[in-house]
Amino acid sequence: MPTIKEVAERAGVSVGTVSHVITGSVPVSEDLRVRVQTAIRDLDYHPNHVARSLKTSRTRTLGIIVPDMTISFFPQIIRGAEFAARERGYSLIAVNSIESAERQTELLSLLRSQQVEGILLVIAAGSTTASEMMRLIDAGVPVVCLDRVPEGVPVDSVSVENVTAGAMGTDHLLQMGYRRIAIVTGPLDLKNEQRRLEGYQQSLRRAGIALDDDLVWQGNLRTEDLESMCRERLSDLSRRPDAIFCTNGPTALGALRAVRSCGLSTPDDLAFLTFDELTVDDLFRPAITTIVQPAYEIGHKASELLLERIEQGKSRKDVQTVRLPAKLRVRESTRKKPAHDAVN
Amino acid sequence: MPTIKEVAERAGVSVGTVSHVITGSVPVSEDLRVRVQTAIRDLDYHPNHVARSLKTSRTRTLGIIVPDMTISFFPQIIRGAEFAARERGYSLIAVNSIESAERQTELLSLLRSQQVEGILLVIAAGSTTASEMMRLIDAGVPVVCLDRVPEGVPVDSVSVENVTAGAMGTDHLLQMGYRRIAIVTGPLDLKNEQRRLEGYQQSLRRAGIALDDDLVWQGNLRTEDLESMCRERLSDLSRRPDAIFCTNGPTALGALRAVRSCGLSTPDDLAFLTFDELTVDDLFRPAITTIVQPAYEIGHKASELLLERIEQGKSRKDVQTVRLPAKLRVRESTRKKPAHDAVN
DNA sequence: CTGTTAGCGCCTTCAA
DNA sequence: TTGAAGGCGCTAACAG
Repeated sequence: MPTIKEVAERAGVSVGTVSHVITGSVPVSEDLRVRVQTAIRDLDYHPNHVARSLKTSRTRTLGIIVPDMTISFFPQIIRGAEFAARERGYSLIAVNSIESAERQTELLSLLRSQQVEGILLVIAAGSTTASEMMRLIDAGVPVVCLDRVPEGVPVDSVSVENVTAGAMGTDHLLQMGYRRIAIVTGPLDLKNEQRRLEGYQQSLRRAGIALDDDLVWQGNLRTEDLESMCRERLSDLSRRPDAIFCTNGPTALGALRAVRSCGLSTPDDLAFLTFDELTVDDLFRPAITTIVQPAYEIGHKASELLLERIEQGKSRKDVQTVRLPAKLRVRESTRKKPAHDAVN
Repeated sequence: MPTIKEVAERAGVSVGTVSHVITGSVPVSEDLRVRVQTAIRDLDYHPNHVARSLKTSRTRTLGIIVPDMTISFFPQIIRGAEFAARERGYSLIAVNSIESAERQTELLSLLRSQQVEGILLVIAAGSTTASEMMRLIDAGVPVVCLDRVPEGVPVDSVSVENVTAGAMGTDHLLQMGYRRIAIVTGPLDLKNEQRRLEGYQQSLRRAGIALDDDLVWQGNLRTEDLESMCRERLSDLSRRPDAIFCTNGPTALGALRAVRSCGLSTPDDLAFLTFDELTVDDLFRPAITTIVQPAYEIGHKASELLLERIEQGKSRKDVQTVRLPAKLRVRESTRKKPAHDAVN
């Protein structure tokens, strides 16, 4: 790889002049500029960002940690974040924590070592993040949490309006005539899951329906576990719900498999509603009514927030909390409950 | 951020000693090592990779460019590549070219500026890559192409066994009793698509079936375009195929929509087979028989190849070409053709 | 407008 | 086993 010095020699100027034409910070005469640019092209010269960063102590790089980019929600977030970063001349390093707290700690350290100027973080499910996050913040590393927001840490965050979305889903089911609505959640130490459950409860309360603990099926994020749990629950005929509301994708897949392996189908035997799309396209059956999160926008907005923090320096002390609305995409799985069934 | 100097001061040793305990390259007495490590922890010190890289001219970082990480095939590749890199102490920067040649050029330049030690590249569909790739290779940047392999460039590559996979799919359709098999492809300047078509042709030839140009439906990667093309083709009753074989996911989605909007269904009216999974789970209908590419393995293997190149220096001059086998996942959309239909 | 030069933080001889 | 010092490639004063 050629260096700035070689470019300078070839163009017959000093390194300073080359630097000036590259950064554009200082005016350079037409003549020299052309010579420098020619030399750059001839040599296929690419400025060494590493050296530049060392000098300027600016990398113009952000990091983003997601649990698992093979879950379609996250790539969308990353794309949004990448785009926003790019708009401001930053690049983005994306890494997977595979839902592991240790890995997340490593990655945080790695990103800091790489001198990223800020970090977008979707915290791993099992991680006790509070103290770690405080260390980050105390160290002055700009951080924005996405999707999952940690408890009791004064950090910027962007996520969906979970309570509203939870209520929206439940309202929809009620409106379609369902009354015994089971909610299948992931681990409730994830605040998101809690909030969605809250929305569900609010909606039922508003409708004057008694909350039934028997209809809150708490699980985890492992599809297989959820399937067996739901199968067990569903096999108890007397207590079977008439609708199932899942608070996330992996959970929903488990629940839906359970529904099928119990010989049931949706919407004939029960209605089905979930957060997050389960298929790439709605031509597949059963077509599942879904609460769609604005994933791209979440990433984009988070990136913007982070860049604001970075460029405004440590001046802003207030914590920003952005909540974006979800959308309900109605499909067959929640069609109106037939009247004669409603008598049950 | 504390520097190595501050650590040295706090530990009461010289920076050299601190460096020695960090890198482990030179033995340090128990006593001093402990003092240094304590200081590192107290200060929450993270070695500055930027400075280290400048000195050692090694970043232990790879770059990967994919067209679009929201297409589920690519995150799997990235995960595989990331894992292999991590196994050898490297990290991975993943970026999207959004199928744009210009963007790809920018990203290549960006990655080089960031001093990645090697690049994994899934070339963008429209890009005239040859000369650009040659420049890269001439510059001594280790490169491995994944999935899509450029023509006439001596570069390592890892992809699926396209011809075999194409033949495998066609064989399966033949075996299930289908004879008028249309193949729906993306742009044929993508070698992958060509090869899959080749496999299809081989299979038909082996079966003694005449090739029919009318059954080769060349399209692009835009689902909408494919839908209208297929709709038009399907509406000509007399020439309607009894099976459709799609060579990639976006194409398949278009074709499948067309099938439906023509009032047809699979497998009742025609069989349907495609490269790449269309749904997250096979509980959705129609359940589509799929040729599944070993995406994770492709990424993993490519990463290994690249690291080999990097660590063996420029010594190895041979071009490595790895082809991994695809798997056929049989589902309903290609069930055996009823005998009375076969008379047609 | 152009050239010269001092570091950025770290690693690596080299000498002690 | 430890410390001192040079320099990686670049930018940003500063001097001319």
